[in-house]
Amino acid sequence: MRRKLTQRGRDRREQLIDCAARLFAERGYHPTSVSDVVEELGVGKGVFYWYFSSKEELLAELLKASNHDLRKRQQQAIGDEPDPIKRIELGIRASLTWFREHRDYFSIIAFAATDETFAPVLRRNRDIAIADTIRHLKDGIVEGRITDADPEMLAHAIHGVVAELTRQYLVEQDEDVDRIAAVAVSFCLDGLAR
Amino acid sequence: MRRKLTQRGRDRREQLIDCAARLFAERGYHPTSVSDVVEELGVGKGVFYWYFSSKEELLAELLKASNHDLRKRQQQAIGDEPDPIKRIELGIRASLTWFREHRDYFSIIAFAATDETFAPVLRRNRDIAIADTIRHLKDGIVEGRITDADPEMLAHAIHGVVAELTRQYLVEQDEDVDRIAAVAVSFCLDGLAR
DNA sequence: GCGAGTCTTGACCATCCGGTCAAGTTGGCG
DNA sequence: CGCCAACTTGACCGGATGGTCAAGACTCGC
Repeated sequence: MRRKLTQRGRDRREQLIDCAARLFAERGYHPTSVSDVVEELGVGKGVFYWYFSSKEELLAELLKASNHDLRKRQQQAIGDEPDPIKRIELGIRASLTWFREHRDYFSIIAFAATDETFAPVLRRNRDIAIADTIRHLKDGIVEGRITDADPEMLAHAIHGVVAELTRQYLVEQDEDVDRIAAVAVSFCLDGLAR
Repeated sequence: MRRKLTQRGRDRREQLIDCAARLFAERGYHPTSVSDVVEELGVGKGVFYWYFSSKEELLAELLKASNHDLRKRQQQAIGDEPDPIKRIELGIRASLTWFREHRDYFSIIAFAATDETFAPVLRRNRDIAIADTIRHLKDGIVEGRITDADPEMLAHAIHGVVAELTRQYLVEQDEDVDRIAAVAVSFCLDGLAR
C-alpha cells in the first residue's frame, strides 16, 4: 500500500505500527485482531486499512523497518574498525544493546521466523546479517587469528549465542547488557575450555 | 482429557498427534484448524474431541511427549560417561541427531516458545535441559578444565549454538549431522580464536 | 470560503473456527 | 448372543475475524 501521507498521516501510521508491535509481543500475532489494534488506539477500523492493505502487510513492514534499524546500529557501532575480531565484538554488543531497547521486536521476530508467510523476509534479513559476520570472520581467518573452519557455520554459531542470551537475559530477564556482552564475546572467542 | 483407551484408541490418538504435528509444522499452529486435521485423516470432527479436550491440549501433549523423548535420548547417549566435557559433547550430538529425526518438532517448539499459552511448558522443559548442562559445566569448572564463568550463561550459550545450527543445517538444509556436530562441539569448546 | 485530497467512521459482510452433541457403529467380553 | 463401553459421525452453534465501503470530517492551498 502506497499513499501520499501528510505529517499527520505519517504519525498515525507510526502509531499503528507501535501499537500493533506492543500487542503482537504481548498476545502474539494471530491472537491479536485488527479490531484490537484500532480499539487500543481509539480509532475506527477503516483507519487501519487506510494505511495498510492487510494485517500481514503491517507485520512485514514492521519486520523490514526493524531490521533496517538494527543493521544501521551495527554499522554505526563497527564504524571503520580495522581489527576483524574487534568488529565481531562490536557487532555483538550493538545487537544486544539494540534488542535490549526493542524487546518487543525480539518475540515478534521469533514468531515471524516460524511462520512461512514471513519466513522469506526474515530469511533475507538473516542472510544479510550472516554475510556481514562472514566477512569479518574471513578477514580474521586470513590474518591467521581465527580457526580455519567454515565461516558460515561459525557465523550461525555466533548468532545462536547472541539470540539465546538475548532471549534469556534481556527479554525474559532484565540483566545488564555489558555483563551479557562480556560473556557472549568471551564464549565466542575462547569457548568453554580453559 | 483422560480416557480409557483400547489399542485402537491409542493408535488413533497417535495418528491425530502425528497428523497435527505435520500440519502445524507446514502451516503453523493458528492457521491449522481442527477441521484441517480431521479432514486430512478422513474422520469426523468428533474424533478429535474424543481424544483431546481442545486444540491447545493437543499441542501441550505434543510438546510434553517430544521433550520427554529428547531428554531420554540425551540421557541414553551420555550414559555414565565420567568426563564432563565428553558428556557435553555427547549431549550436543544427541540433540542434533534427535532434531534431525524430528525436524517437524523443531518449528513447532520454536513457535510454542513465542506463544504465552505454551511458554510455561516450554520454559519448564528448557529449565530442565539447562540444569542438566549446568551440572556438567560445574563438574568441568571444579576440575579446572572449563572457564570459571557463570555456568548458567554458558549453558544458554551452548543451547543457542545448538539451536541455530540445527535450524540452519538440519531443518532448513539437510546437512550431515556429524559435520554439524563437529563444528558445534569445537566452537563451544575452543571458540573462534586460534 | 471553497474545493479537493487526505483522513476517519463504524455498520456490515462473508467466512471460518473451536467446540457440542444426539445419534449411530464397532468390537471385545462374559 | 447380548451388552456396554469405546469409538465415530457430521450437522449445528455462537462468536469472532479480516476486510469493505459509503458517507462524512478535516485541513490546506488558493
